[in-house]
Amino acid sequence: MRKIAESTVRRLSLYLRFLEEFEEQGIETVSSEALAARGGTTSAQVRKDLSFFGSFGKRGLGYSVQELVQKLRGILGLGRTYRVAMIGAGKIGSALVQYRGFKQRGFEIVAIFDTDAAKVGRGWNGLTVQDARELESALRDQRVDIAVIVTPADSAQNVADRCVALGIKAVLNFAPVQLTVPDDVVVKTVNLALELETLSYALTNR
Amino acid sequence: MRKIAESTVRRLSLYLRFLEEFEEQGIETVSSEALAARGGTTSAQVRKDLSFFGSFGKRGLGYSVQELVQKLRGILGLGRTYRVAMIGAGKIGSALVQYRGFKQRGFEIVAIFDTDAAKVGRGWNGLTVQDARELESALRDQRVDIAVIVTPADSAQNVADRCVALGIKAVLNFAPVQLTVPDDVVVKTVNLALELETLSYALTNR
DNA sequence: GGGCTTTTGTGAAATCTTTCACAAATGTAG
DNA sequence: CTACATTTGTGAAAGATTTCACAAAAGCCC
Ligand SMILES: NC(=O)c1ccc[n+]([C@@H]2O[C@H](COP(=O)([O-])OP(=O)(O)OC[C@H]3O[C@@H](n4cnc5c(N)ncnc54)[C@H](O)[C@@H]3O)[C@@H](O)[C@H]2O)c1
Ligand SMILES: NC(=O)c1ccc[n+]([C@@H]2O[C@H](COP(=O)([O-])OP(=O)(O)OC[C@H]3O[C@@H](n4cnc5c(N)ncnc54)[C@H](O)[C@@H]3O)[C@@H](O)[C@H]2O)c1
Repeated sequence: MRKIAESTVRRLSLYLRFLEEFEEQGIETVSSEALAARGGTTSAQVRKDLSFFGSFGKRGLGYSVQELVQKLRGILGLGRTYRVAMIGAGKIGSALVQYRGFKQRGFEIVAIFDTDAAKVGRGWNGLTVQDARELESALRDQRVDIAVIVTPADSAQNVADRCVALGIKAVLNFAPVQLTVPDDVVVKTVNLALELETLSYALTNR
Repeated sequence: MRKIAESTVRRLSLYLRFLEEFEEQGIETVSSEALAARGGTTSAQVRKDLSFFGSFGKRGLGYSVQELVQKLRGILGLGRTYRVAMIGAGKIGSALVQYRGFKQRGFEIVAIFDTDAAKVGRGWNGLTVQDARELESALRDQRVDIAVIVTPADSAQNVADRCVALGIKAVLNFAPVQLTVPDDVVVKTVNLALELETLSYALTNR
């Protein structure tokens, strides 16, 4: 498949969310113009984004909301459930484990790990926090698609290495470090400091 | 000032973090090559990014770590403390309020608001959760530079509108909605679903 | 001081992304 | 069935960002 820009993928994900809203409201067709208005972009952008994957609309009419939802789910790989391991049972890990939006969108947390003896064995939202030393043995038995790293910054790379060794190909990282992984593993880092500093820059240079 | 790309600002923020590491390690000068290697980019990119703001290096030698840290702090507007209001005292709000990295980098939480009577009045990390109805009166008395919105999605726009009315010019939003604000207000949205779906796309299309 | 090495700063080129603009469909109304 | 109004899909143009490549600066050594 032709290389698709990350910005395009992010917009597709946004479009999907808007289309789901439209679907709930009983709207059956939508034009690129309407979709663009909802998402703060342009109709040409919407059409171009979609055109990388096929032609899903009807000229003169627009797109069938239901059909486009299906197509986008397919393109984004959302026709299935992803099994997620949470590594680190701290403050952020706790918020994420309790977050319903996760499962709602097909990402199911199936295991939680921590090194802290005080946390291991505790029940968390129906799951038991496991000792991080058991990461390898536990994940040999059950498939995990995505690892979420919410450990302190100084253990994040080590945790990532172990996940890679276990064959995990996708990592969502909250530790404020730049992780090094092989080319076939994809990492997304959510770096709060970076977001805040972008705001700081914007506030300063106006 | 000439328009600077957001990608450039984000990289400057990353460079700053790496430079601070170098500083701690007692490294005094660094070349664009070394900085690039640390951050997964290229030396030309580093030099170009910096060149938008001036010339900070010495040919043949590289950059003084200490001096570049100062310059970047200045460029990013980090020579001061920002006063932050947390709106929503739920799971994510709780994690953020307890997060030390926030204050460490100059972002000080000075107020927390919630609508839930069970939470109002409780002490949170040295602050008292205030009734969200008091947002206007409370923030008229004390300056707030940045609002962090961690309320459910369906109240996020309303909260944003109230913040805008109070003159707040920067918002960090965790609710999975696209906020509408005037041009002179800057919003950064951290959308977990989007990040996960980017991973899903990457896992699917390989 | 002159030659050598290193590394910056920056125009120009290459690449990537967005916007434009219009022919081709498609439905609708008369 | 024809004319008309819409709206898609897409090359081409415009704009933005990254990479290239090299002259100029600066330290070092003899
Ligand atoms: N709390 C926030 O709001 C916030 C915001 C942005 C980023 N972060 C980052 O997210 C990460 C976690 O933050 P937190 O506030 O939840 O910290 P925390 O200290 O509350 O939690 C970290 C947890 O990881 C566990 N841990 C340590 N090493 C481990 C290992 N090798 N394997 C498994 N578990 C391990 C600790 O026992 C602890 O329970 C940090 O890197 C932090 O910088 C946090
Ligand atoms: N928990 C997570 O891991 C997570 C991850 C990503 C995004 N989010 C998003 O962050 C937001 C908060 O999530 P959460 O898990 O903390 O939810 P939560 O329900 O734990 O907390 C939300 C809090 O906001 C309060 N609130 C409601 N309306 C308010 C108003 N108008 N003003 C002030 N406070 C108000 C509620 O009383 C509650 O205490 C949601 O939009 C959620 O989708 C959460």
